[in-house]
Amino acid sequence: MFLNLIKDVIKTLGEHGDEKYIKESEHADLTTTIAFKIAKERKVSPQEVADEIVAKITPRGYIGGAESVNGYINFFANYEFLEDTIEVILKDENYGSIGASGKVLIEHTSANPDGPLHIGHIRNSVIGDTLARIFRKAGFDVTTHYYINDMGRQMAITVLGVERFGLKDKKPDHAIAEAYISANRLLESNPELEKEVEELMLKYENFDRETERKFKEAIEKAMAGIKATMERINVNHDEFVWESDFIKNGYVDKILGFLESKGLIKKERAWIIELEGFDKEVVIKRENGTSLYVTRDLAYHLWKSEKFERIINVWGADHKLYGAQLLKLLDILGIKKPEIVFFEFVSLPEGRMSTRRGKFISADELIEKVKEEAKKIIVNRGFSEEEIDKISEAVAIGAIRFDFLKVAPEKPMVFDMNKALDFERQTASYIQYTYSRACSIMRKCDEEVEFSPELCEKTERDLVIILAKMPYYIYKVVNEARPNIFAEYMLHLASKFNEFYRDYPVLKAEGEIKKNRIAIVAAVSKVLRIGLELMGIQAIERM
RNA sequence: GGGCCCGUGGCUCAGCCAGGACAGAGCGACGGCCUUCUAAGCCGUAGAUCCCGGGUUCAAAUCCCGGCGGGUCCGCCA
Repeated sequence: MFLNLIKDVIKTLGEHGDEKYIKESEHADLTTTIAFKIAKERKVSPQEVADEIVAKITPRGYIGGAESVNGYINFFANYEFLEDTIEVILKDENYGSIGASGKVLIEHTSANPDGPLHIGHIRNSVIGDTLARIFRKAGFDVTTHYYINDMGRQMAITVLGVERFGLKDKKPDHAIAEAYISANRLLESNPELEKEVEELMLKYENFDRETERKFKEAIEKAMAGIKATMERINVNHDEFVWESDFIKNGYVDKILGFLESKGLIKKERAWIIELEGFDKEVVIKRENGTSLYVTRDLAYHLWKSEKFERIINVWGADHKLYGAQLLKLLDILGIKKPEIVFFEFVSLPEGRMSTRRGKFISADELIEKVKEEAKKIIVNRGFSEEEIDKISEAVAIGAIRFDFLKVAPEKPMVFDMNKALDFERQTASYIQYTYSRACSIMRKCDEEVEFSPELCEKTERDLVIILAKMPYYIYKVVNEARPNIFAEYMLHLASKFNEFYRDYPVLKAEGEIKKNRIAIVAAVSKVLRIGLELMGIQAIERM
C-alpha cells in the first residue's frame, strides 16, 4: 500500500518525482528533499523552490495534502489510503506480496558436514532463511539450497577420524565432530598420516566405491544432526546439493571446456588462470589431475544459471576474495552471476570459533540454554507442562533468530551467552508478546469490524500508516538483501501498537469507535503474524 | 605488507548507498504507572567529542583524503 503512496507522490511531483529523494519522515507520511537539489543548481533557497513546487502541484491518488516546510515538501495520505490499507490487510491472506515473479535460488548455511552447526552458521541460516521467506512473500518462486562440501580435506579427515576412533552414542553431528577433532589432533602429532588423507581424497574423487561408502556414511550422519537443528530453528532447505555431483554430472568437464575454449588456461603442471586485477592466479586443476573447490563451484554456478533468473548466495565474509574471483570468472565466461550476501563473523569473547579445534558453541547448546531461561519466566503462570514447553521453545527460537537477524550483515558480532540469555533485552519476545496481546483482545470480542479513518486519533492513524509499510519493507529487503531492516520494522510496529494499547481501550469503547478499534487490532494482529512468520518466528497467541 | 569490512550515550545496535527538519531504539541507572483489553507492557529523567585529523558543501554520522583501533582474506584448502 505504501508503495502506491510513493507512486502517487512521484506522479504528483511530476518532473521532480525522483524515488531517490523521497523518504519516510517523522513529520509527514512521506517527504522529499528534491528542493534542496534544485536549489543548489539554481542557487536559490530550498524554501523558495519547495514553495514554488507545492504551489504548482495537484495531489493525486492517495495524497491528501502537501506542504512546504524548511525546504522539505511533505505529503500526507488521505482517508481513502487508510481505508484501503485496512481493507486490503483484512481481506488479503497474502498481504505483503509485491507481485514479484521469477525463479530465485537462495543458497545458504552450507556448513561443512564435519560437525554440528555453531552460532556462526546460525547467522548464515537466519539471514538466508529469512531472505527466502521474504522473497517468497514478495512473489518470487524461491528454491533454497544447502551445498554439501563433500570433497574437502575436512571430509577426508572426518572419515579418517571415524575409522580410527569410531562414533560415540550421541547426536550424530556431535559424534562426527568428536571424531573430526580427534583426527585433527592425531594428524598434528603424526604428520605422516597426511598421506592417508590425500589418498582418501583422491580415491573419493575417482569414485572408489568403498571410499564413497565411507564418505557418504559420515556425511549423512552429520547432515542428519544438522537437519534436525535447522528444523528446530525453522530453517528449511528445498534441496541438498552435493559438491561431487558436479563431477558426476559432467558440469566440471563442461566448465573446464568453456575455460579452455576461451584460451584462459595456462597449462603448466597444474591448470592455472591469471585473473586481471588479482594478485594471485587461480588454480582450477591440480597437478595430479583432480579438481578444486573453485572448479566445482564454477560448475555449480553454471548449473544454477541455467535454471534460475536470480541467484543469491549467503556467504561468510572470509569468502570475499574468493567470491570476487568467482564472479570475475563467471563474468569472463558470460555466465549469469550470483548476488552474494556477505555476513561478518560471529566470534566468542575469547576469539574466533573453530570446529577443528572444538572451539565453538553449538546451536543445540544455545537453544537448550535459552529455552531453560524462557521456561523460568512462564513456569508460574498457570500453563500446563505441555504449554510451557511449547511456549518456551517458540520464545527461545524467536529470541535466537531475532538476535542474529536484527544486526546488519556487515557488522562483526561477538557472541555473549549472558546477553543471549537475558530476556529483558529480548526483542523477539517483545513482538511475540505484542501479538498475544492483540490476540487476547480479538478473543474477547465478536463485534463487527468497521474501519472509519475519520474516527482515528493520531496514534491510530500512525499505526495504520505503519501497517501500510510492510510491503514497502519487503520491497526494500528484496532489493537490498538486508533482512535486518525488516526486524527493525517489526519492532517499530510492535512499539506503536503497545502505545495504542495503553491509550485506546478497545473492549470498553462503544459503537463506531469500538468497531473502528477492533478493525485496527485485527489488522495489527494479522500483520504481526505475517511478519513473525517472515522472520521464522512463531506467533503465539498466549504467553 | 596489501585488499575488504567494522568503529555511533556505560553496553548492544539502527541511520550511511541516493548529505538536509532536534542523531533514533533497546539494555543498564534513576523516578513513576496494574480494582481498567496479558506489567515479557507503558511513561518520564539523566546519559553522545557519531574513533581521530583534514577536505568538499549553504549543510557531513552520511561524500573524499590521511591516520588509529578491531576483524577478515591473501593455499595445487574448502
